Amino acid sequence: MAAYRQIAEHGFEGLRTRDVANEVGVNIATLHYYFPTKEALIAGVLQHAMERFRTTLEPHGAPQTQLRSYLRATQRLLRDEPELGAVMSELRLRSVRDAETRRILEEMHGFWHTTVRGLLGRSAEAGVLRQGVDSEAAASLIVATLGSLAMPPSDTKRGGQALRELEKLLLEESIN
Amino acid sequence: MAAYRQIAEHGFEGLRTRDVANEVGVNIATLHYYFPTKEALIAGVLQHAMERFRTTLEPHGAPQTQLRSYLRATQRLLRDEPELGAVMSELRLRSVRDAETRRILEEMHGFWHTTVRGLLGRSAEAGVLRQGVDSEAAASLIVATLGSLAMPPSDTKRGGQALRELEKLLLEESIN
Amino acid sequence: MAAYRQIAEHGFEGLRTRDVANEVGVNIATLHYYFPTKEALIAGVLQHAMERFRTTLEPHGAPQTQLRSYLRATQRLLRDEPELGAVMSELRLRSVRDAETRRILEEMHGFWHTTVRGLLGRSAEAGVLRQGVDSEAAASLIVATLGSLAMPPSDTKRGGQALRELEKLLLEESIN
Amino acid sequence: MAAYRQIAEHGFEGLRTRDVANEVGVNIATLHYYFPTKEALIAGVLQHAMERFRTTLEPHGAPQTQLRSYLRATQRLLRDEPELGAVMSELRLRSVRDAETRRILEEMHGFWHTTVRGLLGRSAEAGVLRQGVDSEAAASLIVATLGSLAMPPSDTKRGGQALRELEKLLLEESIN
DNA sequence: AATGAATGAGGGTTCATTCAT
DNA sequence: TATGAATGAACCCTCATTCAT
Repeated sequence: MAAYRQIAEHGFEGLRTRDVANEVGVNIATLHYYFPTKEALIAGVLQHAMERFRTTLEPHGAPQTQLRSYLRATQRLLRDEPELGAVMSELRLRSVRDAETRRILEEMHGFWHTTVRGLLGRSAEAGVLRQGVDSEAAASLIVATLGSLAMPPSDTKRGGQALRELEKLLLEESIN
Repeated sequence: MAAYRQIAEHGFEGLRTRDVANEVGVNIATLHYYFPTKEALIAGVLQHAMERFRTTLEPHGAPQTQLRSYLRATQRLLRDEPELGAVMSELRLRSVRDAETRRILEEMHGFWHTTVRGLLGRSAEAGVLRQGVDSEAAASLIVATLGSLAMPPSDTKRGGQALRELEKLLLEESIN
Repeated sequence: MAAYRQIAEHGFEGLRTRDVANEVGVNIATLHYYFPTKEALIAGVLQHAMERFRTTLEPHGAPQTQLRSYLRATQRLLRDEPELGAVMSELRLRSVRDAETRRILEEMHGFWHTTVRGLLGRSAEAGVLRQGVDSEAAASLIVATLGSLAMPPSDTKRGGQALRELEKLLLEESIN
Repeated sequence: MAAYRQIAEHGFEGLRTRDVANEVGVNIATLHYYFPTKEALIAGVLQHAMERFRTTLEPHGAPQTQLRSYLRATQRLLRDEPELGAVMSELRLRSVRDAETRRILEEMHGFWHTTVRGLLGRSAEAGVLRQGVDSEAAASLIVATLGSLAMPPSDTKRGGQALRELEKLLLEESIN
């Protein structure tokens, strides 16, 4: 459903079923025929957005290559489809109040985290990871940064973890 | 105006002037007397939120100490006042559509970036920064990560910069 | 058409062609194929309801026996088919606004009244009717009471007639 | 609230908040200011209708006089305010599906029944009631007939009681 | 004879805003 | 300053009906 452009353009706050129907060129009632409720429409948008991210993973090559290409692909995706970033922001925000959205978004984050951690772990075994880097923490950092590219709302725990790792990476002394 | 709790709780989408007036205990008409329009009310909220961040900078001590305490203070602020993070998310999102909000937010981000870059530069001069770290890029990374704590709707350019730096930090080979 | 159960259950106010179609297990379009309009569907229901009442008359035996069995049969019908009573209420109410419904209902009432009056008259001739009872007025009373079983929206004229007869029956002095 | 004329004219099925507002000459939003919901509006109508019936009781004079004047007053009320009868029908019908409406209507019927039975009882003591009339059953008959003047939906038990009493009154032989 | 898809015309309700007091 | 009352503009959703297949 390409009518998620409306969300990218006006946000959930400005999402009007009438406008969506108009953009698609059908009657509102027709829209309701496919999405009985506004909630259902949003669910459709959510599905569509998630779908876009499933394309960024290429499961072949050395782990560091995979990791790099994964990050790059995501970056490219968000650059080429700016709507996607906008929609993700909206969804993230919505997730604060809507349990179902939150569930799906967290599921995706979990998947990202696991994947990245795995790649980092295998990179370490291959000896290409900087000494002393904790793949758990680093994965958090990466996912957080990835998140900062495409959207918001703060997971305080992992965020803190990421911040500390950041310091450690940048500043030589690490009394902490 | 403590009626920005409403935004923290229900978001801009759920912001109802009536509810704000009720929470304060006055008539809607009275609220409109002070904030002639909903836009004006939101502007008030924006001001209030910005105010909260001005407290995190302590301009004394070694640069690396300042940097660290800055990051920690921000982190603490967001932990202790979760509403602030929520409101920031909403504002960030709103900034996509609203020029004035965007202006103020970008102004703040610029200020953060400049400040952090300065501290990193002076850290480098003091020889406490890891070899080869570019203070410009690193500042971007930090601000982005900071942003990911208080949630943002993607700044693609700076975000990309940050991602590249990230790789460089983590993976020894950096053919890029 | 057994889909007049919907009316018994939800009333005309709650009658939805879609629900009727669903209950029958066909598509709405199919329903419209048989009943081009909602009005037509209701007409069908009206026919069906009228049909049910035609069974209560048994034209043999002494007049008082016939009368009694007539009243009893009607009572039994309404007891055994509560839906019928419900639908009758709805129809009665509808008749206030809809001329065709009113015509059919009044036709039925007229038929009842004539029948009952005839039976009463022949009862009087047979000397089994209480002295001074006017078969016209009494017929009204009976039909009204019968109506109160299957519920009506007031026929002021006949109703008044019935009430006066009632007083006369109950109170000995009848100065009126 | 005289906007219950709409119900008298179009029934609950045809009750449109917009029409009511128009008839009163105010904006729909204004109507919603006083009656937050359509349900509330109907409740208001119910109250108003009940009010109209409280005027028919004159508590002085001999019981048979009171009874007679009571019946006459009700009859007159319904004749002079045909809207009232129409609204009562609608309410009666609505009571089948709506518990609150049912409660209030039954309360009123109970009150009528009690009152009439009391008057009949005292008439009997005064020796002005026809021999063998049971005030309980007669009260049922009267209330039912009263009901048939102003509205519908059949209380099968009391209705049956009334019917039997009817026969007894009209036909001398009462083998039953 | 039957159906999935589409539609127009509302219907109840909400909300920021205004006005008279 | 403060408020109760009023309003216009929308918004989501429903429903009988039609149309192409």
